[in-house]
Parts: sequence; structure tokens; C-alpha cells
Amino acid sequence: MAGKPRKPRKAAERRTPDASRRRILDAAEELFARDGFDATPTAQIAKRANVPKGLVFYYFPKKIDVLLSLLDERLTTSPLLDHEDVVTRGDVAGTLVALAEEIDLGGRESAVLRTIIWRESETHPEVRRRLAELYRVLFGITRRAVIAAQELAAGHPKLDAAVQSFVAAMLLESNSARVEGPPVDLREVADLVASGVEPA
Amino acid sequence: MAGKPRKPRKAAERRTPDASRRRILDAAEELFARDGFDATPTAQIAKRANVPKGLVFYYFPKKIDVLLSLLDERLTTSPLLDHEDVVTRGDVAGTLVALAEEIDLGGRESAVLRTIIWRESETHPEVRRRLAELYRVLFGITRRAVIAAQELAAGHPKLDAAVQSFVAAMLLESNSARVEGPPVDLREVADLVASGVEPA
Amino acid sequence: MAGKPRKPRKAAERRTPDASRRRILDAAEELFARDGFDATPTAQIAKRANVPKGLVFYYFPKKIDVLLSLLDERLTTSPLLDHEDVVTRGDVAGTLVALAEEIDLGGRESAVLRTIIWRESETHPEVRRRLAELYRVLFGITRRAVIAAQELAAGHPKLDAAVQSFVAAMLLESNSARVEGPPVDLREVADLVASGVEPA
Amino acid sequence: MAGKPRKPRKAAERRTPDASRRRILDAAEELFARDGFDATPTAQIAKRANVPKGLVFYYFPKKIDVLLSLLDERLTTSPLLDHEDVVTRGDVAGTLVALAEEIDLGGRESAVLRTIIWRESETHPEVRRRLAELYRVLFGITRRAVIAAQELAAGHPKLDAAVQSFVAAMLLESNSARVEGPPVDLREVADLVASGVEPA
DNA sequence: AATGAATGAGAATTCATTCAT
DNA sequence: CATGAATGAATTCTCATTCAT
Repeated sequence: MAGKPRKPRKAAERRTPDASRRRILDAAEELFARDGFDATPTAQIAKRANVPKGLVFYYFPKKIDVLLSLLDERLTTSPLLDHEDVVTRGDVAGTLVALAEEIDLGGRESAVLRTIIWRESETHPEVRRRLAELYRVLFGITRRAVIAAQELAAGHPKLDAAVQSFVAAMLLESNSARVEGPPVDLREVADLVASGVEPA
Repeated sequence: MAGKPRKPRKAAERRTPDASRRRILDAAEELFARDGFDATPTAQIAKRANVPKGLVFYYFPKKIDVLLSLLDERLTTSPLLDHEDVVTRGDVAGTLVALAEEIDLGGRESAVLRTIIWRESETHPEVRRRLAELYRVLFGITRRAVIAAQELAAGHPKLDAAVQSFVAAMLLESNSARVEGPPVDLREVADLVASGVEPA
Repeated sequence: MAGKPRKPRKAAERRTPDASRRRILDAAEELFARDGFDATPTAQIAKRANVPKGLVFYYFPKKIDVLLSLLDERLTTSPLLDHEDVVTRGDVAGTLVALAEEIDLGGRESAVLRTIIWRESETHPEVRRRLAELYRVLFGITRRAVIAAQELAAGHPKLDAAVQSFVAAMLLESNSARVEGPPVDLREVADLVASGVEPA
Repeated sequence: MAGKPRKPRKAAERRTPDASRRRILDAAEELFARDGFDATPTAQIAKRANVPKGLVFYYFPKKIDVLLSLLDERLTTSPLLDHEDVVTRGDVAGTLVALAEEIDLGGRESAVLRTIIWRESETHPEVRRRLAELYRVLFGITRRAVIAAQELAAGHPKLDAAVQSFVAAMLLESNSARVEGPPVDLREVADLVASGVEPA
């Protein structure tokens, strides 16, 4: 080791601008997920993305912009939209479980989400705003799924409570797993919640 | 390896040893709660505690030890113990709501808890371990409260789901409020959850 | 984990990259030689090199890397190589004295060497390894010089002892002079040692 | 861990003042030998000596005084005196080898010596002075031993060179072993050196 | 005489950000 | 457009030394 002279780069393997930008976001996503936003130096992002350090700031003037871009660009294409396919008519519990699996807050794809949910929400107002929005989206999706599975639920007085309970359980489950805390059984929670909005 | 000798200063008017230590923990508690662990420099803790910078490290060799000590020493005396008084026999929902108010995850007293729950759990393995323990404690308290309110619930197949749902809701509620996300109505969740474990 | 963002300043008139790095090594060399490794703060190196503090760590992530780089890069170009010119055929003693003068462990050029020989060898395993290597090199050079001066010496049973004695004397001489201890007369030692490997 | 409240001490097991002082010196000797003077905090000395931190400074106002006291008090009682018993009349080489074994610069007893010889001699003028003295003592002992073994050597023109060579070899040997450098064979050096001062 | 809490001047190291090329 | 050297404020942590008790 020990600070050797640096070696010049070949300008040959030039990438398209877009490719570099994506590589940076890819790298940041992994690192933020693994180490958190604060604990990830921009230099490390650049290194993992295999781009020069300056380029990160070329595309994202402030470090927080990397996270913000991640949220903006990868939440819309993320599993947060369109979940018609998970719905099983007449089976609210089954629908909820399928939904949880589809959203998969604990999975690799949701790394960015977990980062902001469990960690960076207070760092920056922009991030906080997006977390609030995320909660809203989760509520919306879940509510729509329940109603799709059980039309009568639409006006049910316990619908909101059911939705809130299940979203809360999904969130807790993803975090509990992460810290090796006591397990949350989403299937059982789904049963409980479903029984609350099912016709007597 | 700290290099050269330094010259000390006059010692200030002596406080009792314990006083200084407590002042440091008090200051840290407030600051961690407000700004988070990483965003709180030890120098600021010292300043707020009105003690010299070095004293923080005299009592807590590593910064993380301040947080750990906070967790160790203030979680047992925290609102996490003894909640017999919130129980209303026969009223599971009422009991849960009272419990939530008593625990008050969103309140000032729980500032440290919130910090680790929502932010520092991944920073340090030690903290993660304590978060897992915290979840376990929350589950335990809630389960005992439900059973105390409704003896029949003890063997109820949905007891676990009910407990998990309500704990999850309490946690989500405290965070949702924090980020100004959509509100969680703990009373309604309590009703839903209670109906799941009540005798038919 | 360095906390909050800091705001940079205007970059000064640009030097060639290599220039800064060399300036740092130059400064470190002088300071390590004069004050020792531990007693030389990186800040002082930067100051003497007339570069900002951060640049030292840009090139040498850890302080020890400065010393290690010094050893790696300035020992090969140091007076430790090629000493054919000091050899006087048939005059082992004269050759040894000339060699000692050439190597000049006590001289300005050998400042870094002296530092690690007499002081930092135990600090860091990396340095220790290099010191062992240095001893080996000194032995090698000295042996080759003796053999070059006296071909018969090649297989002489006392060759090793002669080499070891003279190297030891060179080292002791450089240190004894440094601490104003009793003088070591290398010429006399050379005579003694030479008489041991000369043909009867 | 994490800065627990301190436990009061029983004033019962009071030691004699002298015992504490010696314990401090014992601890310092081991630590200086193992880690070097600079790298050994006074706090660690106190801990290993099992005395309160303040006591170190009670007996030794400055840290350097610990080292200085060590040199003053343990060099006179050290194996540096009286070596009549190692002398074998007529066998200079054997006498030198026996002497080296007796002095045992590489052994545990000489830890302090090694510390100052190889490391701290430049730290403080006081120490440097003592190192010079140490060299002088080593020279004296060795010279006396040689003369005792070989009376004729007293006026021998190569006596000084022989003494210097052997002392140098002893020093190099202890250091070379320490850093796992190439071995120095003191027996062979003794033979070489002895042959230089033996009658033809 | 003994003690351990108190003190603060550094020391090493990190890192977001700038900017000349 | 791209790049990597440059920058310095901020941070954690160390430790000899003092001193009230």
C-alpha cells in the first residue's frame, strides 16, 4: 500500500454519460442499504461505481441528491405500483400476504426504502417528506388490495384500522428480521386483520 | 501515541463524581433524541453538560459507550416496566390504548428509544442487539397486558398476531407522527386487534 | 462517520501532483530524522511541505505510510547499492573503511535509516520487517566488498564473523556518535577484522 | 463495559509506600520493554502496578522520571557489574562468550536497557547521557574481562578495537534477534576478536 | 500520604466539495 | 464533458498532569 504514485487512465473505455450515472446510483443503492447514508463516503460510491470521484458531484451536486434521486427514480419503478395480480377475490388474508411478498420490504430491491424508513428520514427535510409519502403509498396500495379482495370492505368502519395494522406489521417485520429480533408472522396478522373486515 | 505532553488547567469547583457523569448522560439523551447519534459531536455533549471535553471520554471511552450506557441504565427505569395499572379487566382495547399512552413511544421520555429504534440500530452490533431485546420487551409487556385484561386470551390462537399487530402499530404511530406522515389511529387498531382475541 | 459537511476553499495555484507528494516525503524525511516518527505530527509535515494538512492523508492514508513509503522509495536509491568503487584489491581494511564512509550511516543521507534502526523498528511490524531486510542488505554489501578485496576470503571460515563484526561496529559507531558516547574507531576495527580473514 | 459507576476501594489492604513504588517500576519496566516509552501511558503503568493513577505522579512527578529512576536503580543492580566469574584464564573467546551470556542483553532482565539503547535515547537529554554511560560501562566490563583472561592484552594495540567489535556485536545480536533479522554468531565473533589480541 | 476525578491541548483521520485542467 | 488533486473544518480520541479531598 502506502500511497504510491497514481497511474494514468486510458480515455479509451469511455462510457455513455447515462451509464456512469446509473452505475453511481447502483453503487449508492447498495452502499446506503448496507451501511447507511451517513456512513457511506462519496468516495466509496465512486470507487464501487468505478467512476472518478469528481463525476459523482458532476451528476449530483450534493451528496443528498444521490439519495433523493434514488428515491425519485427507483420508487416509481419499484414494486410499489400495480398490484392487481396479488388480489384473490374473497380472500383478504391471502391477498395481504401475497401483497407483502410482492412488496417485499425486506428484500434486496427495497434496500433504498429500508434505508430511508429506518434511518435517514430525519436527516433531511426532503427525505422526511418522501417517507411520509411512502407511508401514504403503502396505505393506499394496501387499502386498494383489501377492497379489491372484498368489495364490501370499502365502507367498513374497521378498514382503516386493518390497513394501518397490516402496513405497520409489514414494516416491523422487515426491521425485526434485519436486527434479528423476535419474528413477526405476517400470515397470522393477515388472518387477524382480515377477520376484522370480513362480513360477519 | 498522543505525542507531546500537554499542560492541564486548574480543576473547577469539584462536583460529586456522579453528578458529572449524569450530566453527560442527560445532555447526550437530549441531543441524541433531537439530532441523532451520529450527528451529535461529543464536544457538543460536553458543552451542553457543562463539563470539559475530556471528561466525556473519561467516563465513556468510546462515543458509542454513551449510547450504550443510556440504553442500559435508562431503559430499566424507563416506562417499559410494570404496567399493571393500565389494565382494565374485560376491556382489551381500552387496556391496549392505555398501555400505548403509558409507554408513550412518541413522548419526550422515549426519545432515546426512538433514536435507536428508528436510526442507530444498524450502526453498531451492540445497539442492534439491544433493539432486538427492546422488541422482545414490548411484545412481552403487550402480551401480558392483553392476558391480564382477558384471561381467556392466554391460549387464544390469535394472541400472537394481536400482540404483533399492536406493537407494530405503536411503533409506526410514533414514527409517522415524527415525519408528519398519515396518522395511525391506535384506538381503532386496538379495537380491531381486541376483537380478534375476544371470546366469540 | 466524520459527521457534518464542511465547506472547501479555493484551490491554490496548482503544482504538479508529483511535486506535492515529493514535498511531503522530503519534509517527513527531515523531520523524522530530527525528531523521530512519533514526535513528528502530520500537521508539522504538512506545514514544512507547505501543503494543506489533508493532502498528507490524500497521499498517505495512515501516518505510518509516510515512513513506509520513505523506506520503500528512498532506500533503493540510497547509498545502499553498488559499492564496487570502494574496493581496493588486497586491502580488506581499507576497503571496509571506504565502505563505511560511503554508506555513511551517520550522515545526513542516512537520516531515515537511523530513525528506523534506532527508534521505530518496534513500532510497526512493517517497519520491523524492513529493518531485518536492511540488516541483510548491510551484511550482503559488506561480504561482497570483503570478497572483492580479498578473493581468498570467499571460503574463509571467519568471513561471517568478520562481516558481522564490522556491520555491528558501523551501527554502533553511528549511534555512539549520535549520543556522544565513547568513540568507535572504525579504522582499528577494520584492521582487526581484516587480519582475521587475511591469508596467514 | 461502558463507563459504569466506580466502586470504592477498601483502605484495608494498604501497602508500604516502598512496595507501591517498586510495583510501579516493575510495571513500567515490563511495559517500556514491550511497547516503548512513548507508547506506554502512565495510566497503564498504574493499572498494571495495581495502584491508583495519582500515585505514579506522587512518586515520579514527570513520566520521564519513571524511566530515569529505572535506569538509575536497576542498572547498578543489573548484570552490569562484577563479572569476575566469567573469566577463563587464557581463553579470551570463551570469556567473551560467557560474558555475553551473563550480561544477556537479549534477556528479560535487560528489557530496560534495550528500551533505551534501541529507542528512547534521543527522547530526552537525560536518557541520552545514560546511554553514553551505558556504552562506557559495557566497554569497561568487556575490556576488563579480556585483560583478566589474557594479561598480555592489557597493552595490546588492538585491544580497543577488539572490545569495540565485541560490544557492537552483542548489541547488534540483541537487536537482530528482536526484529528477526539475520543471526549474529557471537561465538564466531568472539573467536575472531580473540585471535586479534592473542599473542602470536 | 493517597487518590481518582478533572482538564484541555493536541493528534490522527475523515470527507464533502471545489476547481484547474 | 470529465477528472482527480486539493482543501480545511470538524470529529473522535489520547494522555500527561493537577489538585481537592
